Amino acid sequence: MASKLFVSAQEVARRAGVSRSAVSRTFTPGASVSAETRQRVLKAAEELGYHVNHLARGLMRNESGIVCLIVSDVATPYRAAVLRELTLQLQNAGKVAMLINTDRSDGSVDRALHQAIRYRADASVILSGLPDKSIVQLCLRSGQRLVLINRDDDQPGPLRINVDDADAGSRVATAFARAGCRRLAFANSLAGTPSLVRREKGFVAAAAALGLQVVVERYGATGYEAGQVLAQRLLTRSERPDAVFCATDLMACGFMDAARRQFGLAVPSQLCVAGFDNIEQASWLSYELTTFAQPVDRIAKYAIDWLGTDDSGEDGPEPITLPAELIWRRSIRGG
Amino acid sequence: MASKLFVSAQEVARRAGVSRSAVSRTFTPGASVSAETRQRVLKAAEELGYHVNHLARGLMRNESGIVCLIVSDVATPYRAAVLRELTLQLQNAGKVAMLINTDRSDGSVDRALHQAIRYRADASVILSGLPDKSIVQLCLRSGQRLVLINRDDDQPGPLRINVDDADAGSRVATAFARAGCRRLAFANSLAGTPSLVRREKGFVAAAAALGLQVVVERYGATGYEAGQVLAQRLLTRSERPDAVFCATDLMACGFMDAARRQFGLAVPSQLCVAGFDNIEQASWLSYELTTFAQPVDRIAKYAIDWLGTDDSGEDGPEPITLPAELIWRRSIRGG
DNA sequence: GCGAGTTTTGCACGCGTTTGCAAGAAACTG
DNA sequence: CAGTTTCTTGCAAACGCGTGCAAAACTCGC
Repeated sequence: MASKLFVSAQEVARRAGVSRSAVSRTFTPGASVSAETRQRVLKAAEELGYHVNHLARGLMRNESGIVCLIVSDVATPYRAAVLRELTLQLQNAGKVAMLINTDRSDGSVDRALHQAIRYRADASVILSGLPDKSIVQLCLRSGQRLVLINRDDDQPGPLRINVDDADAGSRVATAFARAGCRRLAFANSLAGTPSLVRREKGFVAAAAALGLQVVVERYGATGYEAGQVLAQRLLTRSERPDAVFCATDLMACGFMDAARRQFGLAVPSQLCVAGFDNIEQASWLSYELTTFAQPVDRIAKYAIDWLGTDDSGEDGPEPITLPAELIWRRSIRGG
Repeated sequence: MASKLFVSAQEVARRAGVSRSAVSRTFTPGASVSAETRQRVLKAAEELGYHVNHLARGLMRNESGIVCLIVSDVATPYRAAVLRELTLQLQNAGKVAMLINTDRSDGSVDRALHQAIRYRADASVILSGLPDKSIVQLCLRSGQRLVLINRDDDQPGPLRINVDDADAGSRVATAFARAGCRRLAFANSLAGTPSLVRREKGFVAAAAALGLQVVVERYGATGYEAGQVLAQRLLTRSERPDAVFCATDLMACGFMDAARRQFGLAVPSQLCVAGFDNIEQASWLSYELTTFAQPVDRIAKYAIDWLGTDDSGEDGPEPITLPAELIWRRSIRGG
């Protein structure tokens, strides 16, 4: 490969006229080394361009400093936002993020976790899909921490962080009721992700409790196009809904665009719309979408704080449920 | 830390009743090992949940399989898209992506590259910012490949991949001319990134060659808000422009929204708009933005193919310039 | 059954670290 | 100044793996 190689601690030691251990100790916080040797080592390291080999260090310490982020559809606004938050906070915690992309195929998450094991990641954060139980066991047995975000698995061991989707769904229903809407609709995807299911259930249950009729339609993925198609389906019904809760902001944008362009409906006077995720586009003038913000910063903080703790050996940590924050904009009347 | 540890090749060897080397050879493609031992090793490995330690392997082979992606503003649609493409193709090539977030602060990219060196990354791909010359030298000396995407640095060594922004700018100008526009404008950010500068220059030069007047305004970052502000500034001029080329799609979206809402202008009949990047939102019904698609797939392919080659030792590879593809939608008249 | 040729296997070393241990130096105590 | 404590430092053993080398096992032709 490369003709020249990375410079090792050995060479630094030679140049500084000390032993290899002295070099190591210089770069190990809390190790005992005199001020003078430290200076000489640092000088030699600087001149040679030496940097501690974290591969070797990880080998020794059984702690690589690597955290795997396992996620599909990175390019999606919501996913990209949580990715950003996680990598940022990981860096501040002195860790480094390894990004693994998954797809919808079977075993995709499992393969990602195998990769995490190969690189001896200290932990893996799973944002998409659900790993096989056996792999989870293998990770835990190997001493690798696992964080499931909005995955809603029930086996103990991993840290599970969820957003209170049901509550959010219920709050939307009451908001629609206050706006005087009578015929509610829920526009969902066919993905069947637990969080999407909870949103739907919470919404439907609250609507029923309020004595409002509610219809559910499901189609495709969680993107813009699905929102358009669902608008076609819902807005052509004999009893046209006057309020729709879309499972994601992307779907809401597609829904609104179709509602305006193809059905000539005005939002919110003729149709109230709500979304979920508070992606950047929700605040754009063309949408001004009322939606829920997931507390991505707190989610990331909980996850990363837990990685620093030593509470292993138990049945795993308690699951955490965080509330979504309602972001009120102009796509619902009143407010 | 963890009570139990990762399982090593030693344990697999014991269980399979072979030597540790046999285990190693089983997992090394092209090594000589009999079919029978191979099977026994694979069986034992499966039962124990063994996975080769890539940290140790990287130590031996001087090849970690890690590629660092150095980028700021991951949550931005364009950045997220190229990130997605890079991680996907890296995985297909058997590499793994390490994601490092930078900010605007001084030395942010340099710190990221230091991190890449610590983890003995085989290569680093820089998507934002510009590293210091000395760090670049250190990377190259250490045998680490460097890819600069749209960074436009002039020192040899790294692979430089650029999009032909000037050409794109010039094509927009002629498109505006064909649409009968007379008073052109360029809405740029203050970032001053080389690619943004080239877009502006190409556009202005072509407009001048066509005998059209053109005005340039610059403000803020490359996001939606900057587009809004620039609309305020440009559309309140005594001689209002009838066509505007925005440096990015995000700015174009902000510009269009402001033009419609606050100035009541219709696109494209009263105002033609073009953008750059072809983010997903550009295709949304609210925008239908004519824009340029960067060939992210080809960019990623060039970068990753080069990582597989052995052409070190020279003055570095030839810089690559790729054309941007014009995506024609309805924000410009005619077509 | 024997020798030549081929494949497989085990041993031992090296990769760049960290770290326990013991020896040496320095500082402090009485 | 001897005795004791505190720091500092080098040695050597790990960590989990790849691989050159030589011994061992196997294959084949006769």
